[in-house]
Amino acid sequence: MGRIRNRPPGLREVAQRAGVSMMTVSRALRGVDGVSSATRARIAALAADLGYVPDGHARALGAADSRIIGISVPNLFNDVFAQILDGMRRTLETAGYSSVVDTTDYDLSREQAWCDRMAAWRPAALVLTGCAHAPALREALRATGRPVVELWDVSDDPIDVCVGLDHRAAGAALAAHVVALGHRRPAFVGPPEGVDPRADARFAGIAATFAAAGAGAPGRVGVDDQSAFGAGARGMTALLAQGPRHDVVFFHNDNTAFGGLMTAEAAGLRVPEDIGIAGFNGLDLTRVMPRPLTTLKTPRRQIGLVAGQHLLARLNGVRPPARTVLAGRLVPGATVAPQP
Amino acid sequence: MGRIRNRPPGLREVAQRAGVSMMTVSRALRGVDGVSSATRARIAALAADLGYVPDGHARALGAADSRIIGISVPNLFNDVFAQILDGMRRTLETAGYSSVVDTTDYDLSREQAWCDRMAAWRPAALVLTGCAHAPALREALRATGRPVVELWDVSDDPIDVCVGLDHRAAGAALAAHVVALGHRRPAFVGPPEGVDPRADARFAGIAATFAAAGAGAPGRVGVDDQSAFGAGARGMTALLAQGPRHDVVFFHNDNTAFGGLMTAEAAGLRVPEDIGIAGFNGLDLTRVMPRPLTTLKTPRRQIGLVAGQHLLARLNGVRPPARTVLAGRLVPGATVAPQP
DNA sequence: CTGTTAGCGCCTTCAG
DNA sequence: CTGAAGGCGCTAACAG
Repeated sequence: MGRIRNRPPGLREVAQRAGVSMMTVSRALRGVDGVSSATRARIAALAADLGYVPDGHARALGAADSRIIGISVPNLFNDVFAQILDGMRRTLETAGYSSVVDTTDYDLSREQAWCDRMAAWRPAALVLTGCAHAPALREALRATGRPVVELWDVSDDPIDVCVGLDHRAAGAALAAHVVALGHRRPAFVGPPEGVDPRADARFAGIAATFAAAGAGAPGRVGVDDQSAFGAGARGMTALLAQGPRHDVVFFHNDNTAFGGLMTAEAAGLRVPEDIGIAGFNGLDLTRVMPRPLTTLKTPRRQIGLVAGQHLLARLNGVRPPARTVLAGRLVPGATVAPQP
Repeated sequence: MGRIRNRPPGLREVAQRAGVSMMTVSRALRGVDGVSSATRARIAALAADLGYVPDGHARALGAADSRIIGISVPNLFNDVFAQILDGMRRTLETAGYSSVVDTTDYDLSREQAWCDRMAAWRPAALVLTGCAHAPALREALRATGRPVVELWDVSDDPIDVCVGLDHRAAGAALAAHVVALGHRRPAFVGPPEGVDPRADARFAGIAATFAAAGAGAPGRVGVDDQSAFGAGARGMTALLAQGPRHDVVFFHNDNTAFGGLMTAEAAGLRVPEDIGIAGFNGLDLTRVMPRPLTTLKTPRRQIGLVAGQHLLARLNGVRPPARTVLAGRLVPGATVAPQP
């Protein structure tokens, strides 16, 4: 009692008390075979009540394999990435991996800088958001041959493995619903072009669908703050200033759509009669709104789960499919109605 | 060109090419003095174009000091912790620390289990949410003498250092505003008692304030899902089923308050005329609502910043105040109005 | 200002 | 089934 900042017990201490070599303890505790079950049990008990915790750094050095996984997402101010992370992290944690998370704020150079710093931990794998990265980073990661999972978006030529949504198709599916309701004068509020490739892909899907219906391209309004409700409000204000040019507004996510909806109503417009509003993601918020938001529900949790499983498989030498596309689900809601 | 998965260059390689000893390189790169600025520059340039990245694990072993910080929060499904984290993480990252984040879902035994696993990384410091922890964990952490920051809540007897809000006082301040408007029949919707100590503290502050005004204790409705809008909706539904017993409902956060507000209005009640609604946190959402929510804005970002700075100071041997209380700010909003 | 020596705690490899 | 030797990449502590 009263150990005064003794360093934590190591393999050596456990070995001495057990009267065996360090190697036997190491093998016993790792579950490697080559230890009689009697000694194994004795050692396990001893280790437990000594409070032995293997040193991850020493292990990483010795085994050249670190049990650290680096995960990079744009931000956490939106349930989207929080939910993806949640689904994945539990899987990895259970398997004994710790994750170091970073947020890039949609800045590819920050993503790259982080990966460089991350290299210090010799991570077992890296998880990145999206399939667009600094070219140098792509090459470097591919060259290492380590597992890399790209999340949320998919591509035909992933660095290693990707799990996500086809955002262009999702945008198109949502737009098809709106087109079928008779709308032909769309607008789009989201991040400026070039900032968020997923938003751009959805925009492209929406535009193509309207074009196919003989309508013009959606007017696009760029707003800065990705996550904020206020950004949606500002976007709608900008649109309203243009006069009644549009009959439906697509927002790049539900939060901004909500902000836009509130602003439209505050300006005296009726939704969906005077103007339709569509969001994206199908967050919980959209269901408690007085009129449920017209949106497309994304399989965020499932993406996280599948990504976690594929990553584990990959770490265990099994090669998962290079490209896994999960489907979104249209939520018709009540903020876009048939045009008279 | 075409290096085939060569292991990354180490101190040795840099040293050989520079024609100096490993120690000189080590010192040069760490900015420790005892190296002429000429050699230092030469080494720095060489290291840079070799793409040398020091191995964090080896450093941790050699220096007995890991540059990893463990951070535990209840969840990320709510801007609250995401914003606190954001404020803190940048500070730490800039100083060269990597953070390993965990979510506990308000389960103290999970928090403890995570800390145990975390011990494998010999973290330089630990950051926990709140001041309530498994007793064994408290003792263990105190015994190590390592920096520990408790966030979001404060206590008179922190493990080491705490930075947060006085939740009881915050609840009382919000309630005082509501009492001043003439309300005397409050209800409270939040997690069941015992789940979230901060929610309990706010409830206590609200109850005490109403008691001082001669009113009875608020009826309390427990809802399970901490973050969801739907939880607030269910809470309000439960209250409505009790009949018109209350003239104001306090929700434990803005998200649930929003869900409750929508439900009340859907049930034909006018807010604030028929019933008042108060939230907590002052998230962005509350400002775009048709009537801004009556709430109390919490200094989340500031908590993160200050916590990060105090933590860095502590790591550098400076001892910050053991208890830093940051103030919230009442946002009167428009969902609680004077009683006639 | 620079180099040498001796580990940090564990794992891989090779002997018994 | 068990043990001994050597090294992972780096940094303290001590020489010069």
